[in-house]
Amino acid sequence: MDKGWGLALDSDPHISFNKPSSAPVLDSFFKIKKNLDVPDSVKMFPFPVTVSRRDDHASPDKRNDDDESKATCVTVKKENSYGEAAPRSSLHVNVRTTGLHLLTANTGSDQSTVDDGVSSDVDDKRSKSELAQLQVELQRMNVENQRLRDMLSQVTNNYNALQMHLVALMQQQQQQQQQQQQQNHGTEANQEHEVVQVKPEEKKHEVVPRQFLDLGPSAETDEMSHSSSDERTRSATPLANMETASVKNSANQENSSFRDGKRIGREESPDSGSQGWNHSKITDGCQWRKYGQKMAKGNPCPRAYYRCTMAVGCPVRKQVQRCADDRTILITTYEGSHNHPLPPAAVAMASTTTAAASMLLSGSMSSADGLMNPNLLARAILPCSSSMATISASAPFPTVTLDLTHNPNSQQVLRPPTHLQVPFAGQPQNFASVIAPQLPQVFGQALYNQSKFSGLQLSQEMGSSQLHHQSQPQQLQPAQQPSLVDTVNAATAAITADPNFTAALAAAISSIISGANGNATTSNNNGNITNNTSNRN
DNA sequence: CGGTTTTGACCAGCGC
DNA sequence: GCGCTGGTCAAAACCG
Ligand SMILES: [Zn+2]
Repeated sequence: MDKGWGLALDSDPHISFNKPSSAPVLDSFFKIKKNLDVPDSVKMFPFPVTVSRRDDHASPDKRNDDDESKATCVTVKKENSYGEAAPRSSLHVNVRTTGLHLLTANTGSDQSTVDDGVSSDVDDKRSKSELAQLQVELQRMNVENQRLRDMLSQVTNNYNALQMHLVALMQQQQQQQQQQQQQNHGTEANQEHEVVQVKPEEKKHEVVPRQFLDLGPSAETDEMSHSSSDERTRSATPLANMETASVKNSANQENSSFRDGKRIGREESPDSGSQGWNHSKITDGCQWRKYGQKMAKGNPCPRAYYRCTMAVGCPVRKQVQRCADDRTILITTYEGSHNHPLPPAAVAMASTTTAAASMLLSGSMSSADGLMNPNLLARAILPCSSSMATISASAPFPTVTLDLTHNPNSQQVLRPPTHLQVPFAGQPQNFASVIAPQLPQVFGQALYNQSKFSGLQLSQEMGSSQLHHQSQPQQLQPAQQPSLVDTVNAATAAITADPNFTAALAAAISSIISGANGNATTSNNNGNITNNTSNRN
C-alpha cells in the first residue's frame, strides 16, 4: 500500500485493473488488459439507461455489472459480449414487454371492475359509458405504448449504431496498429499503453509524486525488466518481454559486457537507453536520466527510477514500471514539480488534456456525441462518484485520460500547487461504479505539479513523435499546439484516490479504447490512456 | 569529453 | 532488533 492506489476494476470486461495480489508499488496502478472488446465502449454512454455488458472475456472475477445496472431506471444488459445483435434483442424484450404488460394488465382490471356493478339500465348505460371511456383510455394507452416502443426502438437503434460505429472504428484502429506493429515490430514499438498516475504526494516532501502507467511499447519497464536487468544480470524471469525488448535487447546484449559478473554498459534499458528515449524523453517531452532500477516485489518487471534533467535542479522524478499482468502496460509515476518550462511536446500534452478536461467539465458533450465526434472518436464520461474520466480517441492517438486531480465536485480548481494552476484537487473519491452517469472530468495532464498525478496511458508511441501522451507533471505552458488535440486524443478520467476510481478508469478506458482503437484487445493498441490522479494539494 | 545507463551497495521506513 | 522493501548513490562503462 505504499501508494495506496490500488484499484480494482471489475466492471469492465475489457479493462480489468487487477492488483496482482501482492503487487508492490505498481499495484496501486491499474492494469489495463488489452483484451478490450470494442463493443463495450458503449457502456460508457451517459444515457439514462445503463447498459451493462458482460464479456465473456471480461474478467471472470467479478461481475458487478448487475449492480451497476440496477441503479439506473432502465437497465439493459448485454449478455453477449460479442454479438451486437444479441444485446439489442435483450433490450427490447425486457423493456418493452414489461411496459406493455403493465398497461394491459391495468386495462383488464379496469374493465373487470366496471362489470361488477351492472344490474339496472342506468347502470348499464353508466357501465357502457365507462366502458367507452375505458376503451378510449385503452387506446390512449396503446398509443402511448406505441410511442414508448418507438422511443425504445430508437434508443436501441442508436445504441446499435453507436456500437457498430465503435466496432468499425476499433477495427480500423486495430488494423492500423497491427500494420504499424508489423512495421515496427522489431523496433520495440511503442505501442503500449501507458498508465500515468500522479500521486498526491503523500510520501515525501513537497514533491508530488505522479504516477503514470504506461502500456506501451515495452518501452521502459518492460524493456528494463527484461532486457537489462532481468535477463542478464539478475536472470530474473525471462518474461515474455521479448515482445518489446526485441530490438534493443539483441543489440544490447551483444554490446553489453559483464563486469564482475555484472553487466555494465548500456544494455537496453527499458526505456531504451540512450537512443531509446522512447518513453522517458519523448513521451513526456522531458529529458530523464535513469538513476536506479529495482526489482519490485510482486512484479517480475523491474522498476526504473528517472530524474528530470531538463533543468539542473529539477526535483521531478519518475518511476516506470510495467504491470506484471499486462506487460504492455507501463506505469509511470511522476513526483515533484518542474522548476523549468516544459518542452513543447509536454506542453502540448498538457494543453490537450486540459482542453479535453475543460470540455468535459463543461459537461456539454454526451458520450454518444463524443463518440461521434470526428476528433474524438470515443468519449466516455465516467460518473464515478465525483471524479471524471474522459476518453477521447482520435485516430492517430487515442488517449484516455483520467483525472483524479480534478474533482468534478469541487469545480474549483484545486490549488495550483506552485506553478500552475493545476487542478489537482482530486481528493479521493470513489468511483464506485464505473458506469456512473456523469462525472465531469478534467484532463489530467494539465496537472502538473506538485500533486501527484496518476494516469493511465495506453498509448502507442510512435517512436519519436512527441505527441503521445504524456502526462507530464509539469507546468503547463501556454500551449502551443492546437493540432495536438487532434493528433493526440486525450481522454482523461479523473480518478480520485479511491480504488473505485480505478474501476472507473478501467471502464472508461475500456470503453474508449474499444471504441477508439478498435480492438484493443490484444496486440497493440495505439490508444493512450492517461490518468491523472492528483489528490493532494 | 560530456552525458547517460547499468547495477550493486547503502540507507531509511515499516512490520513483526 | 531483525528482516523486508523501496529509493537513492555512485563507480564503471558506454555512446556520440
Ligand atoms: Zn524538470
